[in-house]
Amino acid sequence: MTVIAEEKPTTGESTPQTLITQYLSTLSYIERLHRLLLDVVKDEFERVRILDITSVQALLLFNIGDKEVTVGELKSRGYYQGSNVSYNLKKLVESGYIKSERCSVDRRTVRLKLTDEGCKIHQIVSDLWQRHVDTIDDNDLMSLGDFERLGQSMHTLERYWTDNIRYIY
Amino acid sequence: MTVIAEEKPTTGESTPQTLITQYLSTLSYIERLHRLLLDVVKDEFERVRILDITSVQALLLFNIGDKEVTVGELKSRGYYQGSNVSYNLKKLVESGYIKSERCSVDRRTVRLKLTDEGCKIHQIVSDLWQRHVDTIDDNDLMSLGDFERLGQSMHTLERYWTDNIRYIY
DNA sequence: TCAATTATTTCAGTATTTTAAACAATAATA
DNA sequence: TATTATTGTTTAAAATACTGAAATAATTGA
Repeated sequence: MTVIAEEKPTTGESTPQTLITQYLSTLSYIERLHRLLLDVVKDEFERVRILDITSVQALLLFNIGDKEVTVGELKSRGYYQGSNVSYNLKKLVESGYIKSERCSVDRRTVRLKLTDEGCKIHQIVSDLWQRHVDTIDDNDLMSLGDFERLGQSMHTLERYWTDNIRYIY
Repeated sequence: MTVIAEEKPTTGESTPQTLITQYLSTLSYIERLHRLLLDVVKDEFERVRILDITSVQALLLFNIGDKEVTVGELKSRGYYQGSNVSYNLKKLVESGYIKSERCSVDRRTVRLKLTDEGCKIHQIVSDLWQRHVDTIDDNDLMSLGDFERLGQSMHTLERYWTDNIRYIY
């Protein structure tokens, strides 16, 4: 009796696709995509000759948009990932992209809003993403369903990782 | 005659799922997952009381593994995303995690290898990922197919973004 | 009123990026 | 073969960015 091996499905060729190889590949993608995302934004601002802003700051301005938020919300809403918001905030206020004023109700909090210049930055980023989506759509690179599945998987990873970090901080 | 509106499909409730909302959501995930990935690694090394290494450095050591690479390859193979490899490299050599020696064939290049201590770091990270995969598998969080689709989507994004950065650098 | 909590800032130390220059080995060309 | 260009890497200084802890200040709740 001949046992038919099931272990090595011929997925085209190359390395066998296992959970671990796929997982490691995913981790690499996350690193590269993150870097690339910043590069794409940086590149766009060089293109339009705005040089007094970093990718991180531009994305922060984009995230704020037309909303009025407090410093704390920048972190809690995930608009800013770093540990010390004040640092980049100070720069953005100095460069005239954000205006801030103490809240009259709770005088501990500071309310932040984009200036007109800040809105311009927001618009540049917004247009960039819209162009991307248009191209992706026109060329059938990814469908809505693809994005939904992508979102689901990333959500799963996010939750798993969050749960696995010890609560020592 | 009553026109039945088709614009707002009731996807459960919440915001309508369009390409642009999905795209923006994807960008946010990439930022958060990247940060979380570094946190997960950092957390693990705090857990095992190794404090002289950063997440970025640990991932670099993990990427090198048992391979022998040159400095340039660290960048070209995507093992290190930062701009100045020498900087972190110097640290890792100083901390005794990497040993380097001139290549005898092309004497310009330097061949890098993990020391025994470096291999320990590699193993810690390797074990961490294996535990993750085991949990993900045991709890049916994601299937091989999920990972394959995830990889495909991320690959599409990577290529699109790479192509869209001007070749000015 | 006092302690606890929350929101934000400041600061010192550390890390990273950038830029430019230097250097040494190799490859290409005349 | 001499020369030039290219490649791989290092160094060093300055500019910029980030981190964690402590400080400040307003608010809340007992």
